[in-house]
Amino acid sequence: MARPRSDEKRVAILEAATRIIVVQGLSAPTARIAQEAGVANGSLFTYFETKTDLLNDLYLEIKTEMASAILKSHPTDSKPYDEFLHAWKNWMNWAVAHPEKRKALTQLGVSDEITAETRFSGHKTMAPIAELLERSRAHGPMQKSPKGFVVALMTSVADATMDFMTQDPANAKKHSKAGFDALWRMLH
Amino acid sequence: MARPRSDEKRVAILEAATRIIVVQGLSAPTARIAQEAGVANGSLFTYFETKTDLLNDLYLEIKTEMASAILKSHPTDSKPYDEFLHAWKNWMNWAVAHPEKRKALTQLGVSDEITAETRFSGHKTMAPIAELLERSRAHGPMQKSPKGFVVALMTSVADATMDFMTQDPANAKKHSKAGFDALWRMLH
DNA sequence: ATAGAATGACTGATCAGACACACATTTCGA
DNA sequence: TCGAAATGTGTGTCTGATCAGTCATTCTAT
Repeated sequence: MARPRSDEKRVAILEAATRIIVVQGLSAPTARIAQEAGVANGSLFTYFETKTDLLNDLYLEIKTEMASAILKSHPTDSKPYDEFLHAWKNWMNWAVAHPEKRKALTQLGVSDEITAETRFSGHKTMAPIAELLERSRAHGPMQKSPKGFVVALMTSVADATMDFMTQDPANAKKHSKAGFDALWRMLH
Repeated sequence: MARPRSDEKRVAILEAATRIIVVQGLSAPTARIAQEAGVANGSLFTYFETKTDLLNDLYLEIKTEMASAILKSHPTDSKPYDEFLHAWKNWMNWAVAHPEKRKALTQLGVSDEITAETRFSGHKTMAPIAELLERSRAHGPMQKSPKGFVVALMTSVADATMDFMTQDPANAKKHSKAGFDALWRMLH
C-alpha cells in the first residue's frame, strides 16, 4: 500500500491556518498558509478540496477541541454549582492557553464561509455544556426563558470574560471568578 | 482630488454599503456598492478615498446613531433602575427597527479594516451609556471589577438579547425584559 | 467659458484552484 | 531476489477571474 496521505500534514495545515488567520484574517492567501505549514500550495488542495472546506474543518476542529477541554475530568456526582464552576474553569483555562485558537474561532464564527451544517455540528459538540447549564438554572428566574437564549447569554458572558482575561492576563484568575459569579447571579 | 458636492450622495453610498454588506459581507465589491447607490464606481472614490475609509466611516456613523438612539428622551432625574431600563428599551427598539445596520455593525466590529482610532471614537460615543451603567452598579457586587469589564459584559448581554429578539420577533418584548432582568441581576 | 463634479473603461495586483509532472512506495512477474 | 510497472502522493507553475483604484473625458451649473 502506498504511504497514506498523512494526517500529520493535515493537522500541520490546520495549525498553520490558525496562526496565519490570527494575523492576516480570513482573507489570508492559501499560498501563505501552505508556506507556513511547510507544504507546497498545490498540496494544500490535496488535503482540502477548497479554501472554504479548510475553513469549515478548522472551525469544527477548534470548537470540538474547546468542548472537550471544557468537559475534561468532569465531576459527575457533584452539585450543579461545583460541576458548572469546574467546567467554567476548564473553559477559561483553555482560552488563556490557546488565545490564537480562540481568536481564529471568533473570526470563523462570524464568517459567512462557515455553512449552517458546520455551525450545527459545532453546536452539537457543545450540547453537554448546554445540558449542564440546564441543570444549573432549573430552579432560577430564567427557567421559563428559551434554552437557546440562556445558552446565548452564557456564551456571550464567557466570551466577554475570556476577552478580558486575555487582555489583562495578570488578573486573569480574578476576572474568571468575577465572570462566573456574574453568570451565576444571572441564573439565580 | 475632486471634492464631493452633495452630502446626500455620501449618505446614499453609506446606506447602500449597509444593505450590500448585510448580504455579501465586507468583501462586497465597491462597484456593487456604487451600483446599489446609483452612482458610477469611479464616483464612489470621490466621496471616500479608499474602501477602508468607507468602512471606517460607516462603522462610526452607525455606532453614533445607535448611541444617540439609546439616549433618546433620556430621563435625567430618575432612579438608576428607571434610567437604565429606559436606555435599554431604546437600545433594543433601535436594534429591532434597524436589523441591517446592526448586522453591518457586527461585521465591521470584528473586521481588521476598522482602525484603533475609529474604535476609540466609537467607544467615546458610548461613554454616556457607560456612565449610566456605572451609576447602576455603584453599590452592587461588581463595584470592584474594572469598568471596561462591566461594560463588556453589558454589551455582550445586550448583543445576545438583540440577536434573540431579531430571531424570534414575536416574543421580542419578552426577550428584551428577560435580557434586562438578567443584566440587572448580574449587577446586583 | 470655466471650474469642479461625475463617469466608466481600463489597469495592475492578487488569489483560488487546475494541471502536468516528479517522486516515493508497493506490487508483481520471472 | 531484482527490476520495472503500477499506484498514489506531493509539487509549483500557470491561468482565468476578481477587484480596488486611476484617469482621460464628459457633463452641469453658473
